[in-house]
Amino acid sequence: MAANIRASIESGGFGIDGRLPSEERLAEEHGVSRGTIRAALALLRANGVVTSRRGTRRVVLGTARTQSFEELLSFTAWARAHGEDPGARTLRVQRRPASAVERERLQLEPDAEIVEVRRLRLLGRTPVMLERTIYPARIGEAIAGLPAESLSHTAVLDAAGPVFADSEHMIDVVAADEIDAEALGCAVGTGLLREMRRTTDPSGVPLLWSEDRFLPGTVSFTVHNSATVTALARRRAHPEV
Amino acid sequence: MAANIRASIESGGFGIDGRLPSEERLAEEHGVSRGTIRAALALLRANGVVTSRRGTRRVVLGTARTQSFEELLSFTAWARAHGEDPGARTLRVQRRPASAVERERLQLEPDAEIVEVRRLRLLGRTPVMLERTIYPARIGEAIAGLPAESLSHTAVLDAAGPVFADSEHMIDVVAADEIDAEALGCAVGTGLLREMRRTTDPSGVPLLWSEDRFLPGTVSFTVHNSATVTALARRRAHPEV
DNA sequence: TAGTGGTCTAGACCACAAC
DNA sequence: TTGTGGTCTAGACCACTAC
Repeated sequence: MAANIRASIESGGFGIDGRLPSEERLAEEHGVSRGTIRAALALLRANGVVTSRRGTRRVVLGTARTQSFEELLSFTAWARAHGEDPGARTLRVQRRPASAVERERLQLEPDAEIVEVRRLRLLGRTPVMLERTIYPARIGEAIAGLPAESLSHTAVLDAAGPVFADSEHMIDVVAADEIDAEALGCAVGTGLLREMRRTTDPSGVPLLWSEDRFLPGTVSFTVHNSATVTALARRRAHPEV
Repeated sequence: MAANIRASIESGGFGIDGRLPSEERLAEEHGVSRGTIRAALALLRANGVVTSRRGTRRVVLGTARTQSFEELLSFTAWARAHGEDPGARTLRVQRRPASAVERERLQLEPDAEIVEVRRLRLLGRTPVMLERTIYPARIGEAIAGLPAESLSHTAVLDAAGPVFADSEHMIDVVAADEIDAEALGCAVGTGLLREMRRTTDPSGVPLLWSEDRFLPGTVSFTVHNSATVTALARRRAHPEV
């Protein structure tokens, strides 16, 4: 099975900069066809783990630097996966008619309602990010009744039914407004790292739209890309590397 | 051929939110095997153009939002592709021994030399970004002799031989230092959007390491990702969307 | 139950890199 | 020239969705 092959290659001691065996050889060793090996290698290449080039063996670039889809959706899941202690303080939950901009972001009809949630996110006791999320009312209902200290809204939604399939992220810098400044404890005008994203289900219907504003120096994003394919990861920022 | 199939689907009038024909049907229509169709669809899925889910037809998510590898490497290529007028002013070109950090970034031996280039990048007459790039001396030599107004160093390198295969990007916010402030015409401490990247050749050898600092509001990065794969794009920032 | 995409097989030929 | 990954074929069975 392709997934097993993938794992065996990923943890297999080929080392960084090492050359992998040929596809034919891998197929023999694992008792599968070359097509199966190629499916596994395609995933490794997409995640920046190995190179590929006609005429030469594949080379190991490094271990997987990307994160699961779940980790990119959920601050809680991401923090836990990295040994951090995620926290959340709900500042606002509101059900109301969608504005024109919001309707566009969620592809809603003119009279549609949304649920808006504003939460301060922490690592340990340190404020890190202010999150503003809007859901179509139908989706957001599962969220509206949660206690203010509850952590992963993503997990709640996941259990409620919706299937998260694709996300589109936009990353830039924005000056902190008064709301940001008060919640995050920074000065108005401080440059914050902003990530906006729309997440859709398998048929392309938006499930949520979120704008996260991170204090400088708390988080960075990494992306691997090649001529054919790329991948995204979110990381804690380190002093300098 | 898979590439043709891809193009025909991409420009084929299935519309946004439209369902694609089944793989078998597409194979018939184009006179190829299902495997070929799947190869083409895999690329479209990787770039966020279509969804895929077992049991249901594929759905069109939108037109390609990603850019070519070239556009992600070259500010000049990117700006031109978007109808902008790219400019550059070289502030510094220096050949010197690599520091410890620089050796790590380029995976160099202890006594290695580098070429460092610092350039102000413009769109029209407006300063947008300060770029600090280091190359292994062997690579950087092609750059060192160029006139200060020359635009695309990437194009020069490309013509000189090296093959750019993979890039690893890191995106965060950093406070402008005195050099940034003077070059970009902003205050010291202004939050700048920072992109650092290492670009390697097909065998994993680093060809360059670059740190770009963008004025706020000038550029943003977008990434599409799904459970299996993601993609990166750089865009001019628009007032609000 | 019928239709769909996901996985897999066992071949074939080609384009390119390295020797 | 040899070995490699890239592309393609013509099947097969399975897991899942929608009816």
